[in-house]
Amino acid sequence: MAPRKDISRESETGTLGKSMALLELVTHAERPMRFTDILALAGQPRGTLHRQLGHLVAEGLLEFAVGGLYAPGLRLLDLASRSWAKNEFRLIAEPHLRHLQQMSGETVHLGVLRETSIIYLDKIEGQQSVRMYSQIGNASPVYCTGVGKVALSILPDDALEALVRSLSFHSYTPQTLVSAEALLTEVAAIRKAGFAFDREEHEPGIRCVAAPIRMEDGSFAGGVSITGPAYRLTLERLEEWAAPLKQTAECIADAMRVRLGPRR
Amino acid sequence: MAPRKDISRESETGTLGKSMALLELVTHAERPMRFTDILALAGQPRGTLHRQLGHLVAEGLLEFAVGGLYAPGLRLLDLASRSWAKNEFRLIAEPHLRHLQQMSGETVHLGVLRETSIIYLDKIEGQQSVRMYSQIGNASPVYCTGVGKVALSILPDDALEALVRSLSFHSYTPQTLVSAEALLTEVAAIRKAGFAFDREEHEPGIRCVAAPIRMEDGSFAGGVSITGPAYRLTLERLEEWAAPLKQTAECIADAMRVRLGPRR
DNA sequence: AAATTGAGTTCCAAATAATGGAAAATCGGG
DNA sequence: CCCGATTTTCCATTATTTGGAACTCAATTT
Repeated sequence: MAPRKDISRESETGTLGKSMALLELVTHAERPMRFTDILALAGQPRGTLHRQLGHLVAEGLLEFAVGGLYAPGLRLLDLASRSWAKNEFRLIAEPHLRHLQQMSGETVHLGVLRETSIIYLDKIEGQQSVRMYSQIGNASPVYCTGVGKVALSILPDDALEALVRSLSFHSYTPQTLVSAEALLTEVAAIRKAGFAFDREEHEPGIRCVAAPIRMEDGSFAGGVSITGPAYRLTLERLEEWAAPLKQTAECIADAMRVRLGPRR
Repeated sequence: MAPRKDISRESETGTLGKSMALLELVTHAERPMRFTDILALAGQPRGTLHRQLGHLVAEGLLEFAVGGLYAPGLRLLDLASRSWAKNEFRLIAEPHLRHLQQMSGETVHLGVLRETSIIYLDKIEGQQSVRMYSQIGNASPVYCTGVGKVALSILPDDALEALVRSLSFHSYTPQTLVSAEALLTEVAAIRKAGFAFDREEHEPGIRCVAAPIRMEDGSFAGGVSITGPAYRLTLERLEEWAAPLKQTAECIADAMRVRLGPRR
């Protein structure tokens, strides 16, 4: 009923690709940008750039504030909010995340691998509500987060190799793994253990333990983690959660298979 | 230094516009869609549609799941998360929202008017964390939310008239205002009072009180609100918060002027 | 087993939209 | 009120998109 070819990394995305590159540029900037700032970075002729920005503004993807400043548009929020709310993987995982949160009392994350980053799909906190969006949706490095490392650990060797070679490492903390070799060694260890630690590798004072969620067809790679402050969470304590975490991850994978398999 | 013409509703957005319409179509759907489903709704020839979808997938704006199903892509989350995190208006308002939350103990919302909807930019809850994204970023109707109605109340007459005439009303609850006339009457009353109630007009059992945040140049319209369950919040109780709410809204507006005025 | 149906994918000449260099309009400050 | 910096408009050229039809593949029917 449904033929499937290799759609992936093929060819160009034409005009859309150019627009998205521009959108990304503005969205990644620290602050709203002036036309000239963008011109310098975008490497396109004035006329072209001006029209492209005009289109992005007209579509609500960018905002054109007083003073001639371009900033990310709010339509992005609406689009994202909708896609998040209906994301099947997240919906399936949610009750399991809640369960983990209650068991541990700490913050639980759900993330998936996209390109060379981890995107957090959900986050369940214990106490005070506080900032959420600041994590959900965030693209974080694979090589220094628990979820990232477990995601790597379930990739086939060739994909893992290719991905790791393409990374550029940044030393967020003294513990961050900053070489392909160190990372590959760590991944080998994680494959054996079936779970990973984040030993304050991304943020000082923050530790976590993570387990992979794997589909045998390799159609996707993600993970769950339990995160908290180092003063409260020793590695021993985290390790106690490894077993239930692995089990929960397996439950989520099972639930996915049920959902995706039969009823398509 | 910065010329400013009326950029608005002018002309087309060419190829980008078509792509966005398609993205919106898939994002608004209840569930992932098959090619044929989209074909029926998009009103475009097969070949064209196929290439456009391919581009959207290649850009990560859509996902192409097994079984040939198209679903919203995760890149949207990343883009939105970034734009939210840096949104100046939200950053400025946040401490004030927190203050309101503490004063009332109830949930506080911040929203702005975009086109004919309210987009929630932030939400601060009292107790249990629970779902956040399910509100932030959501586009909600103007005519039956506190923030929506106060936003309308600060529009110039002609803009108000035009916007209200273009609305299509849906009766969410028995209390929902479902005619342009009723809404305009309500707005007139809100203009006098300087604040608005939501008397279970959007969700049964949910009330709120809202105040407008206004820039005299009309460059934007938004508001703050305090929301909670009807059994706990009588209109009298809500009215007690009207004064501090109005004051806070004014503080936010002042802070905006400081930020936008001098330092551009 | 062969034929048919329904769904998705590919192709390419014609139509449309994007490009980009340069000129014109506009703002802010001295 | 004029100057220099910045943004916006213009339009002939060029590149991309368009869309009808043909093709592929898998599942269902004859």
